[in-house]
Amino acid sequence: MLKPLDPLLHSELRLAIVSILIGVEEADFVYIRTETGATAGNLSVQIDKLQKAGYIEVEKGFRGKMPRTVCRITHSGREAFAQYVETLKEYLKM
Amino acid sequence: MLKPLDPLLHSELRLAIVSILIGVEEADFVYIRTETGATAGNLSVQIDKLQKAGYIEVEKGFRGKMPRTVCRITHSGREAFAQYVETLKEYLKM
DNA sequence: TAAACAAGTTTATAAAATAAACCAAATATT
DNA sequence: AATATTTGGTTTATTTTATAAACTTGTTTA
Repeated sequence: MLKPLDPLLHSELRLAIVSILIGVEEADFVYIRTETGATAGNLSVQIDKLQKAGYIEVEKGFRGKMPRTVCRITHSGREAFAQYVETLKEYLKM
Repeated sequence: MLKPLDPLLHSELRLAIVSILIGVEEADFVYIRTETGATAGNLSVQIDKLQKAGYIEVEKGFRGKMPRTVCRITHSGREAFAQYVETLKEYLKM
């Protein structure tokens, strides 16, 4: 019997966000937006969900005078991602 | 920029169905149901979607006197699955 | 100084997933 | 022999989720 997939990660945009953050020290809203091609609204919502789940850390500050939202993956997020990949491998027969 | 994931396959239950069918000649409704743990209603709906997309073939007949729904993956379904796996690998950094 | 732009957030809408209710036929129960 | 239960589903309703549209706040630029 296949294990359930973490619903928080099994979402195209949220998975893309985490996937980006896994590879870098940190990334800001604008960068993630251009990398994913998401609308600002959708991205804002999904970042919120990941943060509330404790998968990412979000720091809202300013770069000069413009607002800047920086995201980082957390330890818990990294673990959840690793677990998600393991589970998914069974679905993908890998 | 990450490619979009086939929304038909990027669904836990539909992915599970296709994953099962990839490995076997054919499988019936009851088997898929016990393997996935899905409710009959949900399974019925998702099988329908996969069939309408041409990813699977569905044959409704009888085994003895009881109805029996047999599913098989199609060539197109196999291709879509392979493509989905390739795309997903980029998200999973593999 | 008003128009356009940047970086988001909030709210509304569309689409999905899921569950609940239902159906028809078969088998088991009293 | 009637009735209850189970099997194998489908249909419809509800909930959840994803997405987009509209709005906000402050900033440049014309």
